[in-house]
Amino acid sequence: MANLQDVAKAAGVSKTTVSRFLNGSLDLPAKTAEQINGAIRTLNYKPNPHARRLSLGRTDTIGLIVPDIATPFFATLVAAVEEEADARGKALALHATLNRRDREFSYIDLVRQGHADGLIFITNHQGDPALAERINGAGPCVVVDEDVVGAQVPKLFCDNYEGGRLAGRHLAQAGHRHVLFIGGVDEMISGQRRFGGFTAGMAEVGGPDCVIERATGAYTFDAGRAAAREFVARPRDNRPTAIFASSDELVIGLYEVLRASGVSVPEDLSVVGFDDVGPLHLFAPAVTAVRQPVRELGRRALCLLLDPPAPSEGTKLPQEELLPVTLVERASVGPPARTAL
Amino acid sequence: MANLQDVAKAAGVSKTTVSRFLNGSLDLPAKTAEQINGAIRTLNYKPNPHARRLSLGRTDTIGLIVPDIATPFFATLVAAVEEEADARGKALALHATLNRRDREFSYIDLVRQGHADGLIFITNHQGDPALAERINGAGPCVVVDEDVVGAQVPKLFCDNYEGGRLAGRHLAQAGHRHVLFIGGVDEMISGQRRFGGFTAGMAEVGGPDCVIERATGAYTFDAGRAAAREFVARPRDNRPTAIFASSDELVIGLYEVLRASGVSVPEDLSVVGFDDVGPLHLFAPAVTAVRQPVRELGRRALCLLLDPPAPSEGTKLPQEELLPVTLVERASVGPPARTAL
DNA sequence: AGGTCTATGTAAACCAGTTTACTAAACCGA
DNA sequence: TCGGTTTAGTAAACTGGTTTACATAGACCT
Repeated sequence: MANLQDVAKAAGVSKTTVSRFLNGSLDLPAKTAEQINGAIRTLNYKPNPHARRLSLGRTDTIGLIVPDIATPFFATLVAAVEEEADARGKALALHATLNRRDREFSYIDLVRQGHADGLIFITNHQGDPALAERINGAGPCVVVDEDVVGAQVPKLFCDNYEGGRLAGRHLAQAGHRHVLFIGGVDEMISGQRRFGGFTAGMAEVGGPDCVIERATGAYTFDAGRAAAREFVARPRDNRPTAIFASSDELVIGLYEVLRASGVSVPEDLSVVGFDDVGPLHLFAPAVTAVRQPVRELGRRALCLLLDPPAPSEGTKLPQEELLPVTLVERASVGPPARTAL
Repeated sequence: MANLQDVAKAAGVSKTTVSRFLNGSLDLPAKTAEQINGAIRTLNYKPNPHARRLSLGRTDTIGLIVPDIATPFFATLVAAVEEEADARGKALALHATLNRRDREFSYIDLVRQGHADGLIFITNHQGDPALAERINGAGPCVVVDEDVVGAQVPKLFCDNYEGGRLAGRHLAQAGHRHVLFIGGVDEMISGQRRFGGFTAGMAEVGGPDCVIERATGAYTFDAGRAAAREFVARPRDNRPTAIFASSDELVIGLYEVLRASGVSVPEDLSVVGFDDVGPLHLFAPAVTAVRQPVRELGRRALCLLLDPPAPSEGTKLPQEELLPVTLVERASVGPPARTAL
């Protein structure tokens, strides 16, 4: 591979001249410029990125830390970040934590160790002061999708409260007064907010006497299955008439067990989902769900990282940004079943 | 950040000593070793990766080029590659081509430009001599999932022919003799092989008189929808009784339109899918499909790249490796419908 | 006593850029 | 023709590691 020196020699100038010319810190007469450009073309010169990074002290790489890449939600998010990164000439270093705290911790050091200029950090964990502290010492970072309480960095979420509220109002409007909320480990802010919005939405439409049960659990297939099995095991006259499953995975696990148990949706039970990234419209029946703007979440995350909002006076960090959600009505919600009391 | 020089000073030795000690090219007495380790700890020294890469002339990064990250198939593949890369201490530079030829071309240069040590290249395109040539000049590379004819590099596919054969035998065993194959642009080897295996499998079980139609098209939702609309538009007495849709996306597009058109599966029409990465078991009805070993594909791809098989005599490049597929039987295949002739 | 071997290290070159500080020559006005 | 300002560059230091080739001290041998 040709290097700067070779180009300089071929063009009959010094390597400083070539470097400064290429970086725009030196204007050259047309003749010299053409000599340099010619040399670059004939030698097929490409700057060595590592020499460049060593010299400049930056990496033009951003680290993207997600719990898992294979789930539709994160896959879509990663795709959106990659697209935006590519458009801005940044490379992407992708890392999956598989929700293991030790991996989260070690990947946070990516910036300090010089592997990346900034971090987009996504966790599925409950909050943890040690994690927040680590993030605060990590260098440029944004926290996306799930809050890390105490992290003093820009944060970007979808409007979980409003999403819960939309689901609550929708179920209450369909006549439900006894419902089950699945998901959201207590310490996960997204779950708290979805649940908070959900109870608020139910109350707005259904009045104060609604009964809202809650099955906490992570956003996993298994938690969905477990909640469904618990539901199925209950006596028919004491079941909720609708379930709000607060992630795609929960819906899928739930659907699996409901189908296997012969519970028909929406005749026996109404279901509302959350995320709406997977092909929920093809399930039987098509799932009514709150849709997260996942691609926008990814795009915006990179913007927040690269062009951090100026901390104007009056606003104090962490600045939190909420992206709007929408309710997509399909076929999994109907009026409450009459229980054979 | 502390650098080697700082560590050396703190330990009272030269930076050569520290470097060689850390890289194992110098044995030191316990006392000196402890001084160095102590200095590293107290200074929290981390080697600068760019200096390291510049000096060593390698990047410890591998480039992963996929058509799209957000689809379940590629997302799962990416996750598997990332996992294996992490286990081997390699970083991953992820790039999506969106099936655009110019992007494919420019990302192939990643190695030559020094951004990566090797490439895992995946395209959804039909073959193209120019692409093959570019790959041949690209440096270490493996081609995965879809063939690029003429590329002289290790190749890794799932056993598309056997997958098609399994689907063909299965449908023929269910009694079908007039079937439709969807997918596979002519120039895509995977489609050719799936189709070849499919016709062979049908013939093995159903004899030589089977009628096999083919709707070519890319592996997209839209191609699935288009094929389904064509199917629905045909007179009932001249329709195939089963469809083999050769990707998840095709199945999804197909199902969408079939459902909207009131065609019931498997009563009116049997369906077999391919890939089986998405939650096909929750569709209505659950889709019988040929399952690709996607994670294994990703893992193995990285192995082939980092530990290329020694070209033993007699075997000539490109060495092609096939991973086995399985048929997952669910509810979308039944006996052929009696057409109201 | 002199030679050799081993253990313990080191100086300096090298990777390929960027950047600071500087200069030689040309040009321009008075 | 002197002084000042552009123009068109450049030498050398710097980023932080790795590596080659060499040095020194002490032990051991004869």
